Amino acid sequence: MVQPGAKRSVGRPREFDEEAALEAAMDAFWQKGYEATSLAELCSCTGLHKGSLYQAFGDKHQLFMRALIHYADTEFKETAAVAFQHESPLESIRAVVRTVCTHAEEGRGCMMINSMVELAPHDPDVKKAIENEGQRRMRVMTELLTRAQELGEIRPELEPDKLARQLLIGLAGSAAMVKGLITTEEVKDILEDMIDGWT
Amino acid sequence: MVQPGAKRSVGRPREFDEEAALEAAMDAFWQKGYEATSLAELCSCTGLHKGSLYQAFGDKHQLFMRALIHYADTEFKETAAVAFQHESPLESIRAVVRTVCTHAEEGRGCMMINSMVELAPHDPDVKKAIENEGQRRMRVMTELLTRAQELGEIRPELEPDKLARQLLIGLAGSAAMVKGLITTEEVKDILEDMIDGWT
DNA sequence: CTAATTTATGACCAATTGGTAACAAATTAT
DNA sequence: ATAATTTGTTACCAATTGGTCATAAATTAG
Repeated sequence: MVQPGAKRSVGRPREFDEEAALEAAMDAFWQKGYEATSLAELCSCTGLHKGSLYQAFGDKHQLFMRALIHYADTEFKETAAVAFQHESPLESIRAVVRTVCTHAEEGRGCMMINSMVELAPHDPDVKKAIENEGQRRMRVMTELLTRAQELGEIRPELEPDKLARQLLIGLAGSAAMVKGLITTEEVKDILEDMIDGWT
Repeated sequence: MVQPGAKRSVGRPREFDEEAALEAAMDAFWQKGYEATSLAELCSCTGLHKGSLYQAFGDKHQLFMRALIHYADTEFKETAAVAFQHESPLESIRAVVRTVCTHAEEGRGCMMINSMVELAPHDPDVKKAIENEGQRRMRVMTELLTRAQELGEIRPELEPDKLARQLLIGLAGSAAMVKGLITTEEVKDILEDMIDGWT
């Protein structure tokens, strides 16, 4: 899996790894947000000059969108990796929650939530990207919860899609809280308590 | 209650209402966040000139802190007003939740949560203000939940302080979600469901 | 009336912002 | 070798940023 479409075209070859640069930019945006991350910082963390950045990714906003989507995809893959590897669907849900909380480290939170809070009301592109991701997560959660209920791991009178909404709101709240109020470990415990209440 | 400390001192008198200006600034910060709100915007929404702003409130950061604390106090008073006016503590909790959700209108969210996400990791003043507010809310919620449990409105095996944490995280998540993913009415329903699960 | 004091106004400032253009360097195609 | 093309680098740009200062206006104290 080395350079699938390694189209070596005419012209001077790139001296940097596009994905590495994208990830560096993503880290910067993740930590400081869109407005507070200047082009100068983007240059210093990627190691690129302005010109190269613009040529490779377009303007600041386009770069941000690529970073945001890269973040969403990366996290979704990480999540999906643990979402179906347990016998018990409820245990898978717990694993997903732990994974998401771990990914949302103290002080950084979740880049999707950060971006939603900072930009969604004023930035249609960000809003749409987040809506897409929200639906994707909602589907996974609802599916897991439904299967858990079918196996009797969750009380039958509860409704999976309502629980899924509660869970997503809980995860969003956790992502916000770890930016200042409580630790990653604490939010894990709190969400665990919440899930325990459903059994 | 008209001008308690109406100290009319020497010098040219103020031509603007300090609290009105503070509230205008608060609205701007609430809607767009700290970084994205420029001094120029602050001037146009308060109707003041830079010089007056600086003389009255200090620099941008000091003005923001006053706006943030004003927001916290205002919302806390609104919340406290509905927190003890019901016979049933559980109904009071529902009323508090509805009030908080209503205050966090679509697109604006909650200024405390917005500020926590944008600034808490990098701004000690903001972090401390939010910690104080978090503790204050935690106390009220725990007290209400404890009384609700004593009256049998909440299952006895649940722990009020854990429920309070879940509720605060739920409120934080709601404040984030209304910025892009779901409506105020929806988050009210979801939190209502969550509370219903405790009875 | 004059002095002292406070406020309102607008000019001014250095630094930073996101973004562009010109040019040199490195590669492929012919 | 030369032309075409793409990338790296630097210099440059207008606009905006947060913040200050000098001055005029309005008030009270004496």
